[in-house]
Amino acid sequence: MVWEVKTNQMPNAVQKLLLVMDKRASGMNDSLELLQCNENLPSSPGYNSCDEHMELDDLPELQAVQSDPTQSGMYQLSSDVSHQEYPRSSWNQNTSDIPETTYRENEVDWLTELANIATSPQSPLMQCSFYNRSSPVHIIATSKSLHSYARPPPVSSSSKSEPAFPHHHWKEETPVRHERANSESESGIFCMSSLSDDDDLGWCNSWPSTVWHCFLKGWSSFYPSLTVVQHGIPCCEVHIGDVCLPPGHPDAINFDDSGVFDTFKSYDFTPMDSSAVYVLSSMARQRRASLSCGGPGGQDFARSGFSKNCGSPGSSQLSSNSLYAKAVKNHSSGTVSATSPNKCKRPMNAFMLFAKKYRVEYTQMYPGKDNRAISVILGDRWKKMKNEERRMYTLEAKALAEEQKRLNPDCWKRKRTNSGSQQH
DNA sequence: TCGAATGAAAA
DNA sequence: TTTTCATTCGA
Repeated sequence: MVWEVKTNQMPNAVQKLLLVMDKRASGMNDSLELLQCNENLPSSPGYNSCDEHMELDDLPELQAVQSDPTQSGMYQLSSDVSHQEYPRSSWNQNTSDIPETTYRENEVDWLTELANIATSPQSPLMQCSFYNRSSPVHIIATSKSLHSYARPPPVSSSSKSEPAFPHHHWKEETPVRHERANSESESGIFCMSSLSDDDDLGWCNSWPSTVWHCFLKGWSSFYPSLTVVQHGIPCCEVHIGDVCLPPGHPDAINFDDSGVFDTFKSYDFTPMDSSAVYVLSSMARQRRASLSCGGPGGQDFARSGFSKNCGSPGSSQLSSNSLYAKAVKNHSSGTVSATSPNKCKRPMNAFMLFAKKYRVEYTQMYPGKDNRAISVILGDRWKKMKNEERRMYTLEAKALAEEQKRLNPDCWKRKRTNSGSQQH
């Protein structure tokens, strides 16, 4: 079903709300629906004239929808529901020929509400650019969870019967600090902005067609590379069981932007991440840093380049980051990293990208296996992979390498230790 | 700190 | 051709 929304501001622009039944989760009793908004709005992230000023007070002609006053500010991820828990047993599996009259009234209300959200001033669709945002972005996550961007939908042939798209269940829950981190295996990406107190709904962005998803209290991006590229909004990973807290919540962990952007120094990108994401996110950071007029993030950015080894020591989350600790350790031990303040790490090659992505999965698949044994398995798997399967890793590795060479031409230079010179 | 995988790049 | 090092984490 496609539901169109026309705004007063852009009568020729049509926003299409598309209900999609996710059939990739084969074997599951309940189909998983994805609500997508294929917007053709000039203000949409993919629209060329995004920088143009636009009035935000012209909302579409839609009926008002009462928001639930009982909603709390916290939502926890569960594994079984996408976006919002709504009755959907009557939803047809076939999206192409669902008559609108078959939807229940509350579902229609939900769509209406979505449309209102989609065209509200808080909507990313209605905002020109990240830099024009009136409110800063706050990220609630540890630096370790800020990775694995732009994860593509898992292929249906995956050995695991996980759904093709992350499926989040937002519900009221006992507040729990967002502390889950460093897992490669689950779910999606979450961005939280400092929404106003009366904001009840947020946005999700999907790859590749700038699809936005709505949910409660916050921003979410299924494939946030686009979010990073087009809006400069970094995202952190959300896992099942995580609880998202509003920015003002006492248990919320808010980090400054310097810490957020430090995470981009990591090459912890999945192979499907476009190299453009890395490049453009770096550009976004650079631009943001220049606009920050010497704020902590900008200073840190200018000082550190793009190397994650050169992260800001003042960054709270990085203080506990093992990578940063390694850098400090290397620095104090007088190794190669200490020879150059801007010393970078090598970008991962294709196999490293592959191994990083699947190591956790294989570790779980083979409990008790030594990590070296996992490496053997990964190597064996790598060798058996077809070129087409390796291609995305290769391309990603190449893109990372090129970008690293551009930013740090000396990145690969290492002294050899033939004559006993110490390094590494 | 080592090791196990692979691969790019330097020496 | 050889060596280094990028990731990961248990030993």
